[in-house]
Amino acid sequence: MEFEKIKNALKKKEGERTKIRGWIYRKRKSGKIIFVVIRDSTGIIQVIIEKNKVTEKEFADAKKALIESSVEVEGIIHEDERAPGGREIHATAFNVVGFAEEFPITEYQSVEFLLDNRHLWLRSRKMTETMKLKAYMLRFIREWFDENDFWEVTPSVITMNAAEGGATVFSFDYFGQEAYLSQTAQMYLEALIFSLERVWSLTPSFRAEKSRTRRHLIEYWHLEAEEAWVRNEENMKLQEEMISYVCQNIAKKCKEQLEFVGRNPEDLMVIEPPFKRIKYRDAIKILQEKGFDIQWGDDFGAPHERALVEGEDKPIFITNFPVESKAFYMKIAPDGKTVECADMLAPEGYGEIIGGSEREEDIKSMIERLKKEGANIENYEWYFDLRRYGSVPHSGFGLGMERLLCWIAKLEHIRDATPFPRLLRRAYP
RNA sequence: GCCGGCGUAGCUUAGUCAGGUGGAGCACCCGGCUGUUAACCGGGCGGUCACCGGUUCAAAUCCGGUCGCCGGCGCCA
Repeated sequence: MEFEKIKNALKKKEGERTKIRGWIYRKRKSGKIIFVVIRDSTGIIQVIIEKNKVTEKEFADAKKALIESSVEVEGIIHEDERAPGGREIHATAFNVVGFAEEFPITEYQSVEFLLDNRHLWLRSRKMTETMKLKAYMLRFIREWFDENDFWEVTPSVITMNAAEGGATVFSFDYFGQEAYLSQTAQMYLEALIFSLERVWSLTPSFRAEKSRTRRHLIEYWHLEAEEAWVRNEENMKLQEEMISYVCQNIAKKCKEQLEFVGRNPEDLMVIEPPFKRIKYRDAIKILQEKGFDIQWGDDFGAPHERALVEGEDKPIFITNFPVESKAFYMKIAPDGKTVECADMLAPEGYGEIIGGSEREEDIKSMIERLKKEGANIENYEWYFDLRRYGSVPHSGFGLGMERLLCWIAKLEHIRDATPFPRLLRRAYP
């Protein structure tokens, strides 16, 4: 008989045979009967091992096998209200594949301990379902890009351009030259639109910021897209369509996972275009009316973002930030004071999930702004070339996968959106 | 970078204010139990009280320093 997944075993009828394998999730014993709950990637099921139904060795092994021992079980399905899930297996054979040592994680755990034992905590059901949601998100994003004529490309994460900030990049020795870990693939994607027109990529991005919040990772998975012949407004349209596509598919196809992490699928079903657009200067007014001490030119902090999405059940765009507060590559608007950009803020105070903009085509303007930042212009020559050889209007955006997952899976901390979080004081395991 | 909190058994913690032989629950081991659901009952194992120094007859406890971690803010995506 072939092994089957626990999810399938749970669908079988009274009296049918089954054969499963997995890890011991819970165990209780009582003299001549042992209750073992087995876990695999698809779910959990209770197994009953009675002394007179299996061999003496099998019973003795079942008795001494600790939590997380790996096992193979063959038996008969019985419907029983007392079993979690309503069905259980009465074992006719029980084989321990690998005896587990005493598992360090027990019922009481602290955040610190779980982070130290991340490699083991990943076995928890909450982490398992969260990782599945992330995989589904990626699947639906890929589907959406495929259906919208985008090419997936693979830029480098090693770069000589210190890109944005400057102080917040990780540098390392590249055979005698100083090189950096990428903070964004954007400029490389811009180079690729001149042949492929619409491109997207998924790469790790690194930020050496000493941020210590529930929204920041040192290393995160950065989804970026770049589109030729697209201006800021159409760029926003693409973003809201993609986000809506992902949310609705997750809501329809991942009910089990959503329920497990405490997110009502209805919250995601209502996500559909268009998303509200608010100009930066109007956002400032709204915040002032709400009593914040903020004026033109100030950046939004977490409390401001929360206030702006208050009462919204869909994400919103904040557009046209002041030139000074945004990067050199964003196109300056006709008013000369703002740039053609849009930040997408998730509802419920989850903060910025997408930052996008139309790209500047005027080389002089970019040089001016780069100089103000104190950047080394020579490193950008190749980037300026893109404007010299048949430039076109183009736009793009970047999305933090973990931030999107935080919102979708209603996570309290971004570290749980990735299996091995890199945090300010933690890169182990 | 700033503010706050924490560090006692493998884990979660009481004890610190007010100095005087460090207790408990879980896990694990042994025994009992044929329907458990965080099983239960009896017994057992388990401690450099983060580290260094000081005060004191006596320090987990008081004082000084160091290290580690957590939460928030700022910065940022």
